Amino acid sequence: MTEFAVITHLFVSMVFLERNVHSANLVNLTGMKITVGITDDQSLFVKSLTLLINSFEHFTVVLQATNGEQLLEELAKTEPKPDLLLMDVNMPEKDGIEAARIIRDLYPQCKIVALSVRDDDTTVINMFKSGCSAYLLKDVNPDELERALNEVYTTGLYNGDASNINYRRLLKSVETAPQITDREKEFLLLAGSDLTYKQIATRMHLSPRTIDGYREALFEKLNVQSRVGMILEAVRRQLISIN
Amino acid sequence: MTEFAVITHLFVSMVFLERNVHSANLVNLTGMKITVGITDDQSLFVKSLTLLINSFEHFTVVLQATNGEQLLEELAKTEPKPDLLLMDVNMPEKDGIEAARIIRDLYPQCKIVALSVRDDDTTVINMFKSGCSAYLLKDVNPDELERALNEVYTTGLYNGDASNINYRRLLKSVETAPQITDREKEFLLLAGSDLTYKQIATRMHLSPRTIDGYREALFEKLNVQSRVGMILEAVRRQLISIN
DNA sequence: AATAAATACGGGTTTTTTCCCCTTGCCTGT
DNA sequence: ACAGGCAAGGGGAAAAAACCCGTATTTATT
Repeated sequence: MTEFAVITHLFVSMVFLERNVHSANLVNLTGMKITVGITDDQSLFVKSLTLLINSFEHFTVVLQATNGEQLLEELAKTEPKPDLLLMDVNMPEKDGIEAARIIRDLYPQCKIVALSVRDDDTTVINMFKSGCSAYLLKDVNPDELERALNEVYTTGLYNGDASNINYRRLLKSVETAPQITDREKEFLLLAGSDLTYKQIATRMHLSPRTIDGYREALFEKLNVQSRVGMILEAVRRQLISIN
Repeated sequence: MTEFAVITHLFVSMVFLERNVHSANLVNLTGMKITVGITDDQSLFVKSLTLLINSFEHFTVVLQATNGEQLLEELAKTEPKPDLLLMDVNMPEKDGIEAARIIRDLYPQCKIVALSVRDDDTTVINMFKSGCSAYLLKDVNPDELERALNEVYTTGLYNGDASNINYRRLLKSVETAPQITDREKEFLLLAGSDLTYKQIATRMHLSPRTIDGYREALFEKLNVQSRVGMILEAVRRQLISIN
């Protein structure tokens, strides 16, 4: 999916939002339940959410996993494939973004609904780029979750409302957000530890001056003035994680 | 609760663990359900966990909240008080540790079961100090959760098993863990932002030298060599949070 | 073919951090 | 009453981080 397609997608989303178009419930005409897979690193959440979704009129949970890797394994042996995949963004082993990308290519019939604690612009963008159809925050109420699942199944898209993701702000940040490169992420990973830049240079087989270049670029891109600020901002944007 | 009492508590826990004593199910002799309150910052988790716990034979959820402040409000108007309170440790407004302390004093009849993503020694210790009766990780399976709730209700204590908190390691860390003072935490809060020590000194109305003293003390206590390391370790130990 | 962006490197300067060494007073628990 | 922890302050020096000035090559996009 290109950058342009994402923006288009979001524009379409906004139009839906503004016209207040709510598709009629086309589900359950056949009496068949819509099948759902759940992936989250907290197994207790997976299991309790399963009960909640099974309590929805048209839905049944057919797959559970606690990380991206496991999700792909389960997905391979699940037949037929689930209609919807509800997945957490930050998981160990294989995170939501990677997993979504693979699923989009392998099983395009499965619509992906991202579920996250964090209303972080770049993460949302990355999830949409990786092929997810909706992005919900974990503080949605069950009613809205059900509405979202319904709408993603019928229209292939869901926008949330004022209480959820702010697509307008998002769209703005897509245009202005600078990209962080792979090499910069490698650097960030090492910068987010108890090492000096000189030590980082050695580990990356680079000169200290090159490292300083990355630092400078990232200060600019993340809009910070110190290494501590850089690391904290990187953690907030899910570029790295503490551990 | 004194440090000694905590250690004693943990010792008792370990003895229970080692003897593999499982109390007979004394619950439900009267046919009454055990009442449970749930607090977690993710409302979706609260609502789905409610379904799970209501599906347990002897339990019924009578209170829901999404932060410590709200929990206390709800608790004030709930009558009779819930037998058990399942609560997250890290929440906005009022975190699990503060909330637990207040509840222990105001409503000692409510047994507190802490629920957290993080197996962090000092946090576990602090929760026990604040009066919680059990500490479960969020990756417990429903069976173990039910067993834990039963055991806390009947014996006032639960230890988890190998898959959960490692009490042996915990006990060791209680003995060796240095205490971080309030003033040091204040400093950490500011150090965990895009400020220089000089700026922090101004904000805390202290001389830069004094700030340097805090820095030095914390490097020692947290066993790190740099400001970045200090902040990351502080985040890991839940002394501060990124935001 | 040209522009842009990512990658890599160099020298020099200033500011900040880190690391030693130190004193004083105040409060709390034993 | 006194030990120990805490708050507050300090000098001097070395190391690291941050901020300037640049250059060159490759790769992708237009």
